[in-house]
Amino acid sequence: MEDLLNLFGILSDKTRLRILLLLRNELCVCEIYEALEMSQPRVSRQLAILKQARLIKDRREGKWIYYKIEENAHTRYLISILSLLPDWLKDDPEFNNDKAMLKKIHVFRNSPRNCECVLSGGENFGK
Amino acid sequence: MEDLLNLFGILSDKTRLRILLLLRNELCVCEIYEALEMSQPRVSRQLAILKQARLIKDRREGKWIYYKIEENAHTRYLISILSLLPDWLKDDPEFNNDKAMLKKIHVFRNSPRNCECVLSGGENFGK
DNA sequence: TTAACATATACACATATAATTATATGGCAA
DNA sequence: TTGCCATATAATTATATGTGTATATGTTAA
Repeated sequence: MEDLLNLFGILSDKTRLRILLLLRNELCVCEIYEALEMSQPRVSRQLAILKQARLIKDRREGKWIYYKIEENAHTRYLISILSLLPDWLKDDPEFNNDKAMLKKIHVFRNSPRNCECVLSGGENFGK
Repeated sequence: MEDLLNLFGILSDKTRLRILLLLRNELCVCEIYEALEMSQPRVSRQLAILKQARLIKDRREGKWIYYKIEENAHTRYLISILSLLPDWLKDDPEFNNDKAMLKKIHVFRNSPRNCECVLSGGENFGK
């Protein structure tokens, strides 16, 4: 039961929930905080919490660190619940905006591996 | 998304989760706090929170107040998630003990409507 | 109306947790 | 090695939340 309570605690924070909803695809940190329009430390801090809870795993590739949801017995409950949410949130403005932002970031960059922070530049990137 | 975050927050507290797992059947307050072996104010306080969140409703019958999970559009998510839990928790000692305690309470009493606190008496009631 | 019972609420305390700001770490390229 | 970039962490502050103890509310029966 403790695992389950911890999971619900994890999911009860908006920052973490929005991160997890994005992390069904592997993303680097800057993609996450730009899509969510949050500060880097804020996102990093919650990623650390998710990692310590063994819900996500990271992989370094040069300067970038990529995160994604871990798939194992321990994350079975997370994945089950998370799979329900896109339907429940299909009309939620924030959820849809996050997805749209991520898409724009990927379209703007030639490659998903080009991780320079496109939003800080600003001119060519409409919100 | 706010509703969902609130729901996860509700579910992240052990007292509330255990209450909700019992409340799929209508129960009065003393049945709940006896089954969970918790103080009456502790259970009442969490029931008040669940009620304010519009997840449960109460019904007075004489001196007793009965609670159960409300079934409406607003509790759709709660009910979906809650329906997964008996399977996930089927080997959880606390969950199984809560169910067993409730059963003993009902067996001990002639009628579920006889709500005198059977545990405070003690002699005839084995844990 | 008084006593007994079931439940709710207030207060005080302790604890947990999130955000911002500032700084540290670690990798890469010149 | 130096400087830059991506990310992580620490310190501080503010806020939220759960519990126990004590007390209040409301119902019934004598």
